[in-house]
Amino acid sequence: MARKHRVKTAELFHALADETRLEILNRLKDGERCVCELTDALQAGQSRLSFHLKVLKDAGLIDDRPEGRWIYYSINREAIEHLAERVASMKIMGKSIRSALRC
Amino acid sequence: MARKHRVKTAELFHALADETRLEILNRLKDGERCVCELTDALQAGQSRLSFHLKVLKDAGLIDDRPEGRWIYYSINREAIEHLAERVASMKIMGKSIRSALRC
DNA sequence: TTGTCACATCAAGAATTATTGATGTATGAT
DNA sequence: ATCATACATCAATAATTCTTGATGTGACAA
Repeated sequence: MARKHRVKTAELFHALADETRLEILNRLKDGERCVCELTDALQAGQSRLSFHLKVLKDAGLIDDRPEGRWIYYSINREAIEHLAERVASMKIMGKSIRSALRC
Repeated sequence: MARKHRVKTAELFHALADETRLEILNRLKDGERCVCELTDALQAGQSRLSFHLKVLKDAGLIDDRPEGRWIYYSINREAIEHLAERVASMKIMGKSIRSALRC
């Protein structure tokens, strides 16, 4: 269980551990975008973008919305918020030790 | 400059994108530890631990303090806090667009 | 000095991840 | 029906990352 949590956390960070994907997220901060807009903006091939979008989507960091021929991607704010909390919690000392140190 | 920032951010996330390293950080939450304590706790070979500790240290997420034959590693709380803020900022919409949408 | 402990570093191979170009699928226009 | 567009997926290769065992280094003890 702690194990599963770690696997999921590692997957999330891995999705963020890539320049292309960070740039995608940066573009999506301004609102949803379709793949073709991102290929233009990032000067990247279509299959490459598709690959990275899939990594981000599998990690739950972005959502997609099909509309006609296009698929619009957008940031999943909840996932980001949740992750920020998870990061912040990494610096908090465990309760058991905290009370032990009080002696 | 935006480029350099992305590279550094990707490095940080990459350091966190590994189960072993997440477990190391989890152990360090309770206070500083030497490598031998971590090898015991994580059931991992010494060179493997050394490798992962270096990744974390190069990313600035942990600090080390030599003492005699031992080297004690500890979490760099500032780095974690800073990262949490950076993550949280990933969901914030750009000012220019925000005002445009107001029309 | 010699030996041992705690750790870093290196080199080789294994495993994973990313890129590219080709192909597949659904949508919509003619 | 035919064609073009927007995208996903696949297969092959390239690049990166991880693991392992061996070797190197400094601290301390005998």
